[in-house]
Amino acid sequence: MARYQVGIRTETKILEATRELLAEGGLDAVTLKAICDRAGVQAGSFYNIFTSKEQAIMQVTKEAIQAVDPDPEASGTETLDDLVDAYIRFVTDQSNLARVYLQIAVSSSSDDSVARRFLRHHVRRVERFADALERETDASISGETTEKAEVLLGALDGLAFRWVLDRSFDFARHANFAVAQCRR
Amino acid sequence: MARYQVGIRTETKILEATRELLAEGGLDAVTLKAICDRAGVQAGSFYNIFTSKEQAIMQVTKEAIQAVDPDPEASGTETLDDLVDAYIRFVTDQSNLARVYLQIAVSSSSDDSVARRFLRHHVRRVERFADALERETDASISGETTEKAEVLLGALDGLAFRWVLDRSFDFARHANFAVAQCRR
DNA sequence: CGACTTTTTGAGTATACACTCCATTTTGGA
DNA sequence: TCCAAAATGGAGTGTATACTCAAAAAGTCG
Repeated sequence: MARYQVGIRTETKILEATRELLAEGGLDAVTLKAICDRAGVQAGSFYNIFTSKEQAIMQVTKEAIQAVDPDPEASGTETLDDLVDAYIRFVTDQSNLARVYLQIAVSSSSDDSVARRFLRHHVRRVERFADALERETDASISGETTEKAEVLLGALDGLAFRWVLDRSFDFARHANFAVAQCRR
Repeated sequence: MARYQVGIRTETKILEATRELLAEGGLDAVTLKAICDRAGVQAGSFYNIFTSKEQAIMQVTKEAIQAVDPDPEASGTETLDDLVDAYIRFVTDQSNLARVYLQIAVSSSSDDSVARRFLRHHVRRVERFADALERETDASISGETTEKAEVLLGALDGLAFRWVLDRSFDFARHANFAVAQCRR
């Protein structure tokens, strides 16, 4: 049978609560009790919808990953600046989600499937960056372009990492500097 | 009064066990039981020496941080390649400790003192890299050099991050590529 | 040896956690 | 209006965790 409206609303409330908790306190803050309290729901209701806590977290995490690469439609036409700006905006505007993004990626030792998801996402990202680079320089596809893209993305991630430690760090300026250096 | 030898040996065994567990399975693998089992010691002995589990972990973590920047004596004379090679060796040879290094840095939201320690460490590292860069180019100290060093270190951290996700990633090659690009 | 101190033991405590169960209530289509 | 399916409440389960404590053992030194 089709799901009832009230169940769908509950699912939404739970996902919202999970998203907020992740953003506020990272993975450790996301306990079942915390989720249920914030969503105004009991454990039984949670497990009527999700099979595990992990499932809810994964669902929210997927959003975070997708948020890093917005507008997948534009893939193939966007400039390098578009891509970098999108990442800068993700880090500065959705700062806590950005921390979750890094946190989950690093602590993925416990769950290989998460690591694999991140890796796939990263590879796609490198491709988009490499494409944009080639379009810019009118050069032919070469191994060096991919390498350049890999290093640029590494720098962006590393600088985001730096920014998590110290929010007064000027992420945007350094990110743009990295791009300029990449172009040389 | 002076400590008995046996107590000092126990402390060493506990720290060794903690170090091994951190390296093998990351933060999650370091439970009190795991530490005590491996060290061949009971919980009471642990708490006779350390006031908390965190204290033992912190002590080991300090070592990991220091291992990233070897030979602090040479500070002021080493080349950029020396510094980068040291980091490459740290990541590839002490791979699991490298993961802990990243893991702790990102999850330091729960403990500000850890974040501050990492930040201080990072700032010192940037200075050493910037110094080496200046010595290389015979240029005067400028803001751009610091910025370059910050981006290069970001790239190295980001590539290490990448390597944690996929150990078949050629970290050394990309790290050297990043340095080459930095020199241009 | 004998007095004193340090260390060790290991059962025990308190707590937090993810998850289950099922009687009860609510929903929405026929 | 009826009723089967869906959703809910909330007490309960099992397990893992960090940490404690008092008594016993072992080390140190005159």
